[in-house]
Amino acid sequence: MSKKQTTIQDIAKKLNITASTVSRAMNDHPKISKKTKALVWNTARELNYQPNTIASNLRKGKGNTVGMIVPRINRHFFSNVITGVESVLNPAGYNLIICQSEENYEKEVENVKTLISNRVSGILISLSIETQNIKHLQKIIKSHIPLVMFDRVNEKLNISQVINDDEAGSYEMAIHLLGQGIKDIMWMGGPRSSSIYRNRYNGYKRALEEHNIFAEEMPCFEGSPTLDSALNYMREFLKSGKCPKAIFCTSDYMAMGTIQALYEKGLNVPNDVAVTGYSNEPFAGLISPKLTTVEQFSEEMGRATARLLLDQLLSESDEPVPRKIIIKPKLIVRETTQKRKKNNKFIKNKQEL
Amino acid sequence: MSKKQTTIQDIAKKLNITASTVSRAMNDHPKISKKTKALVWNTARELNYQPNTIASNLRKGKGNTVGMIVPRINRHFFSNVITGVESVLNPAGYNLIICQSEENYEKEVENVKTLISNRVSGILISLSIETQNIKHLQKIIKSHIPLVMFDRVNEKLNISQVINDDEAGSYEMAIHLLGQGIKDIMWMGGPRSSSIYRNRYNGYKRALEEHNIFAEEMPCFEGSPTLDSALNYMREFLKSGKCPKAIFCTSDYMAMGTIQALYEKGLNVPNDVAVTGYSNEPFAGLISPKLTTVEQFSEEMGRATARLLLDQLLSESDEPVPRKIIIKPKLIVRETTQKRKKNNKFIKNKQEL
DNA sequence: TTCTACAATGCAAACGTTTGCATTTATTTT
DNA sequence: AAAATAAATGCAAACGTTTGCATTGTAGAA
Repeated sequence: MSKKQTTIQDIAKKLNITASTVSRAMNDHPKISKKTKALVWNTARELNYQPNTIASNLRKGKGNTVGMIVPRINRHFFSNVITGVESVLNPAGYNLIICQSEENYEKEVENVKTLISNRVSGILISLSIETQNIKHLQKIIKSHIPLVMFDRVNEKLNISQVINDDEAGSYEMAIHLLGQGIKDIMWMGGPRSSSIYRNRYNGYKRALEEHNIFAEEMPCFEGSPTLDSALNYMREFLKSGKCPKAIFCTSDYMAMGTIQALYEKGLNVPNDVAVTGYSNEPFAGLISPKLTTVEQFSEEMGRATARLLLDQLLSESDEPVPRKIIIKPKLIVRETTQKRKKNNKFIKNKQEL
Repeated sequence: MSKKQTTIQDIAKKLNITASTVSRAMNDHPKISKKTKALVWNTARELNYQPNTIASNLRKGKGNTVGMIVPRINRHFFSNVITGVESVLNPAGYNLIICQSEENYEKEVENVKTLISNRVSGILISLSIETQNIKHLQKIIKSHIPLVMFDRVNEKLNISQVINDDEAGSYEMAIHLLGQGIKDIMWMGGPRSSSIYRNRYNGYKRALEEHNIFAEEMPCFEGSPTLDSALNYMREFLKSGKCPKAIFCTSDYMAMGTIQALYEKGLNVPNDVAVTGYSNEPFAGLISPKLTTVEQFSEEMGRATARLLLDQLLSESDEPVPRKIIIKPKLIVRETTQKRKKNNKFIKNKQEL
């Protein structure tokens, strides 16, 4: 009934043996007799013993938890990456401490500090939009904690990373639009200070240039990749009276805001304007018209990231070779980029993919 | 350059003082002189010292992490609860270890074991659908680890909990349908072995009974609360040729499946059949017709849960009074339950709520 | 000057494990 | 039966902190 948990000492005392023996018995050490092991295991159960991982880790000088820093956990993309990470890390005996930077640089630095203090065995990070300075990441490396970046990475840092081929995904999307005969494609993206939006812009630009169109001459909005941000901007923009034939949004939420603004102006999607998303949010295939977008295989990205970390955790070498995994995204053509023949109806088939 | 992290011992050695002094200096202990503190802090920075929280926790006999077990992290509802929890726990100095049971009882038991072994200061749990046996929860209590249940709780266990008033939310929804003059309302719900679905069913039943309708006589499906599960069932069901005037789904995903099946049969929503969801997923206001559903205030639930735990962590009493917080959900009437006059158009206004 | 008081620091044990080495006990070999 | 080997267990230190108590140093009071 005491407040304390039972320890191996308690078991030892009860059996008139030492803690060492109990410890070894619990770990199924070959030098301990079957009889003693059985005795130990039984009293362990009896006393409701739970090993103290903390103490064990301290003694062994290594832990079983890895830290993960993401901008926001309640984003479909990130929560899926997390699922992927856990699916690899848990079977390998690791726990995950998840931190949110909330797209805030200071908070990200704070998170790093916490994780180092908690002596996590490794850290997985996707940078906040704000992050430019990477002193905190270098601190991780200096502390000899294996570090893997994913999705939003810093290109100056030569460490393992898993990214989407955003350039390619975006290029394909632009080619798809150009293939529809559309020449003026507005850019509506997240801030290009972040690697992913920069790369998406580059893919878009490359596709246009191959058709002798200059991205710089297209209308362009760069801002927070949210529904409201897009909605507000487009409302203003459309007041000018002119409107491009397609709008390339770098997030499904921006696409939703854009479509809404277009609708308010009485414009039809896709017949008047084609609109694209990016990320394939769960709703993308459920709305009407269904949203053309890019699938990023977020769970697979999580698994790859975790595997890269695991490699480093297992190989005891202090200077692992940085590896870079690039995941190919997949263009998902739905309805918002294809002119309709007959009247568009609500949910025709089973959701694609 | 060595693999080891710097410790207070290193700092002590460098300054020719003891570890005790360094420890106290780092913790800003009043008995340490300003001069020494400054010295310690400087060399700490110099040597890139990061306190070892693990060792500290071991010595102090208490930690700064709390564990959280949820069925799935990549569900909008749960990831929002998590966000709420973190918004309360982080400022209070706690980290969160998140575990997923994946709706699997064995995995949940495993999770509990891990968290106890990691000597978390407290545990927050939402039970898996499968969970009936609660020995593992009793083990937590026996280990004197504060425990708070949320959303999917076990009613036999007299501990703190935060739940939605599912009965009321469901009741309101049913009343709303009945108010449309609809008398036959099919039930399409998750398994009633889980508290939330049981309560939702009870609310539905009560509303019907007030109108002298017996829930038992209504068509009814009980299964996995997913799109596919609903879709498959409804496809079969509709082959019978008859169809109720409304279908009460206990999840937005079930609603999506249901709507799809109805559409395949050429039935119109809401003109032929009204359909409801539950949870207000992000897509609920984005699809067309927009889905009538129930907002659960998941983030608020997370905050409340965390606060309840914090109460227990701070009050040192070993036998805290269990508290129960009930969060009132809110009915959000959109388009799937209101017959249209003119032709339904895509996204009329800014998204509600 | 001696005593008292307080400020600053040191000493050593403790938290619960793990582990190399030493020791005891049992078993086999000669 | 003695010696050599093998098997099982014990001893004690270590992991990096924290903390009650002891010790030292310094300044003010008597």
